[in-house]
Amino acid sequence: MNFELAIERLKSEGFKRTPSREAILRLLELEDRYLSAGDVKKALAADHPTMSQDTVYRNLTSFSELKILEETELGGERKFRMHCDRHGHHHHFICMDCGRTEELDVCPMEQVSRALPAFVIDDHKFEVYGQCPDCRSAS
Amino acid sequence: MNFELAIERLKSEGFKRTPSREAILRLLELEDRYLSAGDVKKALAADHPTMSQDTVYRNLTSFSELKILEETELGGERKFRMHCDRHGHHHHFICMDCGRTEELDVCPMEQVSRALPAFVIDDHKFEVYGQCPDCRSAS
DNA sequence: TTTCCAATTCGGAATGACTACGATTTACTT
DNA sequence: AAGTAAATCGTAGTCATTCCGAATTGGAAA
Ligand SMILES: [Mn+2]
Ligand SMILES: [Mn+2]
Ligand SMILES: [Zn+2]
Ligand SMILES: [Zn+2]
Repeated sequence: MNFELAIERLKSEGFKRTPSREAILRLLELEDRYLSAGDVKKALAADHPTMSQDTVYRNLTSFSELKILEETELGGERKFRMHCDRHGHHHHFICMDCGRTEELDVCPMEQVSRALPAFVIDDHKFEVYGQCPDCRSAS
Repeated sequence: MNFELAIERLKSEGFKRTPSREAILRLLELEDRYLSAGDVKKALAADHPTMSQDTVYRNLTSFSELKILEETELGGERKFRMHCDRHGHHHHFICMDCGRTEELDVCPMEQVSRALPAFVIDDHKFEVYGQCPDCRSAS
């Protein structure tokens, strides 16, 4: 998802356009990987030194609820990235060195649903962790 | 894994047999589901009112490193359960109401490895969340 | 353009999970 | 029974996240 589309979704949902929100969304569009709230705050410190952590957390949470961002939990921290719009449902390989992701189209949920007919299935998480080719050759 | 086997593994790794460790392992054997450190501390408060949280966390971490326990991160909390010994590698359905788990033999990692030949794959997480049949009929 | 107000932000305090640490106790060896 | 390293205790510290009241502001309405 790009910045303009995210701003449109905000407006259509009745959210105001603010400098904080613009800065957070531009950063996430640029970085294209999972960032923590702390990462975001640090990256914006130069241009927005007074942006409070409350603002960062509140907006990241709102964006996640609006499906503007994807969210995961990694190493005891919430992490956010721009929601990928290239395909439909998919999962990620995540590089533990640089945070870059690679999209995975494989998802085993059809088999799981068949194996658990009496269960209500609400959600699932499938993530693969390791080292991307760039970080591999650099190390 | 049962209590006796866990105690054996502790002894063979040079860990001492203490009342704290016995109590934690007995509880986890009995509960047979994911518990947080706080859950463990509360459940043992009656019989072991002075057990410190340091003791709970340190032992849960040790047990996890020794593969006596399985560990996951759920809702911002580390959770632990007795390591299942019925099969080899597998994943879990987790009931978000009662915490009970159902083992899943499906794992898509062979496909992922084939799809990402240039990546180093160190780990992966696959979990399915929902409501088990008991909680479904109770709600 | 000016007014207005709910939404947003700010700054800082509170929370909760987790870790660190020195002092004390204890399990196991000899 | 003595000795010692391991384990525990109690408490304080850390860090991510949430909460809250006061001040600001985006955008609609006048
Ligand atoms: Mn993606
Ligand atoms: Mn299992
Ligand atoms: Zn999936
Ligand atoms: Zn697997």
